[in-house]
Amino acid sequence: MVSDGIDRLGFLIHDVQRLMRKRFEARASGLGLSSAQWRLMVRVAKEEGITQARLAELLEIEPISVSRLVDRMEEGGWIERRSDAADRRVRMIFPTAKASEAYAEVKSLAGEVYEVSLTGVSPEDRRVLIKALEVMVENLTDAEASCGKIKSAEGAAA
Amino acid sequence: MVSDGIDRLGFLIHDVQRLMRKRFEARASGLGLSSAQWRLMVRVAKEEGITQARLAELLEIEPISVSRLVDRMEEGGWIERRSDAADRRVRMIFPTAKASEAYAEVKSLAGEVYEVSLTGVSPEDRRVLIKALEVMVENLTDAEASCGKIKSAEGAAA
DNA sequence: CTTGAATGATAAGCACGCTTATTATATATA
DNA sequence: TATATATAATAAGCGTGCTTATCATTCAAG
Repeated sequence: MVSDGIDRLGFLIHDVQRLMRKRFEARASGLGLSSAQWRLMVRVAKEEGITQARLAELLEIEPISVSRLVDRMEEGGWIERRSDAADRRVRMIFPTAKASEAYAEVKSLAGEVYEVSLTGVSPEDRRVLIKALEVMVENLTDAEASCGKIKSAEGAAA
Repeated sequence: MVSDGIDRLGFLIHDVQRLMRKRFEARASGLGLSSAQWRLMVRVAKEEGITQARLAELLEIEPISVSRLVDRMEEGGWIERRSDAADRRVRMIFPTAKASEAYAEVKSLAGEVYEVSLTGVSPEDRRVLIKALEVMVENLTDAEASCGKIKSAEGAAA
């Protein structure tokens, strides 16, 4: 019970997430891009003109958080807000040329962080790790839904 | 390269951490204890009278972050600051009776979150998961050390 | 058409991390 | 002893998440 390490699962996940973010940001700091901004940029690259509300759904953060993240990314010259002629409430988000140019570089940078962190983990164990993490996301998403606010239930098609 | 899921490792870790923290805090909110506060409380329970500087080392956060976390935990009645007669710079941290009473309950609450998240993951795969996470923490800690500030290099004996 | 609910975005203020800088105290050295 | 450095804690201000509340706009009902 104590020796199996499960009781440290939360601490381990927390530490890995913190260290990966830290390392990513140390490498990407030259570009001025945080990991939160990178996550958003990936979505915008996949779907140019996406709305902030949709980004909030996909990133599973609150619309207000998207709003402020987009503020800083607009200031940083990564994305551009455009109004939607059909619905004047909506702001559509587009990547700038700067973002498109940096995309491949940042992606490979993220890949490097993954490789460093997985050094010494066999391909077999990597598959188990990824699968376990996927199951955990599902379990925790279900648990959340069954205990209150039943959200859209979709939007998890990363 | 795309199908192995490694390229989503960062997103997965991020999501799992976020969902676990969210779920834990939903359960612990009745107590008014956040996950950051819980992490600190575990350390204080293990070593009563621990200094803030030592907490910063163990939690791997900055001393100023400990200072403000401790501020809020003192307000919440979880811990108590006492001066060290031998070194007047130092504030020693002690759990309150309230903290000691809640400890077992919160610990089992954390355990529940782990069980929910690991539903459907075999004991074998759980071991692989934990081991992989431990290796990742090591790899990322080494990487950090070899790329700049070589910290104390110990203090990771959770 | 008009009222009312839902939706997209934002504001205000908080928690918890950070960097950088300051204060008080302790310790090492000239 | 006097000065310099190191250490413990804190302050100020920022990034990224949150909750709760507000504004503008759209859509649905009457």
